[in-house]
Amino acid sequence: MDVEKITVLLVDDHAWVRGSVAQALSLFDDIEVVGQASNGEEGVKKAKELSPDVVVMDLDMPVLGGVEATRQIRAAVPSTQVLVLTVSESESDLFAAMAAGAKGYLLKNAGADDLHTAVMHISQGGVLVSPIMATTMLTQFTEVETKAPKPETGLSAREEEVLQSVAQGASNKEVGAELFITENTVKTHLRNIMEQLHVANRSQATAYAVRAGLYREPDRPTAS
Amino acid sequence: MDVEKITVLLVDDHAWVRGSVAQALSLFDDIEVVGQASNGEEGVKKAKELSPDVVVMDLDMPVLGGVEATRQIRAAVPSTQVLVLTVSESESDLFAAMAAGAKGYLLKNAGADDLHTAVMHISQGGVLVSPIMATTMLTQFTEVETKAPKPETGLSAREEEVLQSVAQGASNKEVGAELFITENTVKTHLRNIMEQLHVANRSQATAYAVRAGLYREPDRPTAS
DNA sequence: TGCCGAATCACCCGAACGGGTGATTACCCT
DNA sequence: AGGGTAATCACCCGTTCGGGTGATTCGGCA
Repeated sequence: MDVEKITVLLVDDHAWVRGSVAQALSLFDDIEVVGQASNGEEGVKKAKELSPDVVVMDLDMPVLGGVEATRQIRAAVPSTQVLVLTVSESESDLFAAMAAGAKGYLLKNAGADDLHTAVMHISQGGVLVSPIMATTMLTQFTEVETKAPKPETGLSAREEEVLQSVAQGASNKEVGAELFITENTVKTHLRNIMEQLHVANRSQATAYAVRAGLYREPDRPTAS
Repeated sequence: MDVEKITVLLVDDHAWVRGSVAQALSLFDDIEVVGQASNGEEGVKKAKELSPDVVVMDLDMPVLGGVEATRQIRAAVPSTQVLVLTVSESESDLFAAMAAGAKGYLLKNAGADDLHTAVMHISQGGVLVSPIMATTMLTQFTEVETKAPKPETGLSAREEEVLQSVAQGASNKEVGAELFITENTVKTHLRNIMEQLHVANRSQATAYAVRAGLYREPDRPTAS
């Protein structure tokens, strides 16, 4: 049945990392490394032309970061799954990567067997997270799931007010006018909000707010 | 370094299931089944006295269900991790189990290798979910809602595609990359979109798109 | 055949945004 | 009294957005 090998694209700005990963994967005859890229941009390009089963992606890269590269690959080549392989134990990196569509998050101290298992699992549609990061993720996950009653955002009261305004399409200046604060303050709040929500811009923040029901029901969009 | 075997407690109301699981795990010399229980209550009791590394837990059991048993075990013996092994592909079962503190969710069609991998992974503090259930979990995790009715926007097909990308937080450049058009074209489309929707900026366009359910399925390939 | 809408792209320009750094005030909790 | 956090504001800088104008291609349709 598995006459076909799982095809893998490596994306990492350090050549020796790609080399060692490639070597590790070469130990297994059900995986084949079909390409490599040294930055996110190149990674996206190659993912599009190669359509590999799995992309092993670093996060910290020049030109185009791993998170954004992941997002673009997931959007452009849905059949390709992304496994993040990084040194970062940062919670925000984990969330950013998963939110961008990554299906796995492995730390670089993982062994060849771990890597193999992860690639195979993910190629079959699974998700997989390093044990160290797992607790973090599960904690957040269960927290999010447990809190049903009120839309608990983890944001402060003031931040929620700002987000509400933003989600209504207000500019920073308009939000400030509404809440009687400076545009500078609005920007500071918004930066903190985006960080806490693990989103990259105000559109994603808006999408979050609308989905979370954090908006006052004002305008009813009517496509005439 | 693994002189110590991973100790496992099996909890399932069907004796033959416990038997086959025990047999499957006996294939690996780094795991030892140290006990069995035929219902949740008994499972909690044995978990307390045995303090196994991992409890392989069924969900559908008499006397005391697997979810509640999991909760009690997690509360009483924090060092013991719980791996749910069930036939249920129900989303609510998955979430209930994870919320109760389970660290893994495997379907009973999993092979011996899968089971072994899962037990080892979980004993090391990892989380693991069956590929089939993974999509469900990840979907929730990334907060994507499922709506049925088709949106009526009045926009052209191409414009809807642009709006979808925008609503995901993509920049004009990124939208262009996804749709294989230049940033200039994206801007033109977006201007037309905003005009037709009577909105002033991309945040309002995003809010409209989210409310209209004009999202893009993150990935719904094989829900088999 | 000629018109029209959809889709594509190009420039230009001022306004807004995103990100980084740093700072002050106020209040709660220990 | 000290530590932590929330809220407030400032300045700088490069990128992105929003808007205006104009142009080409292609297909359908009158």
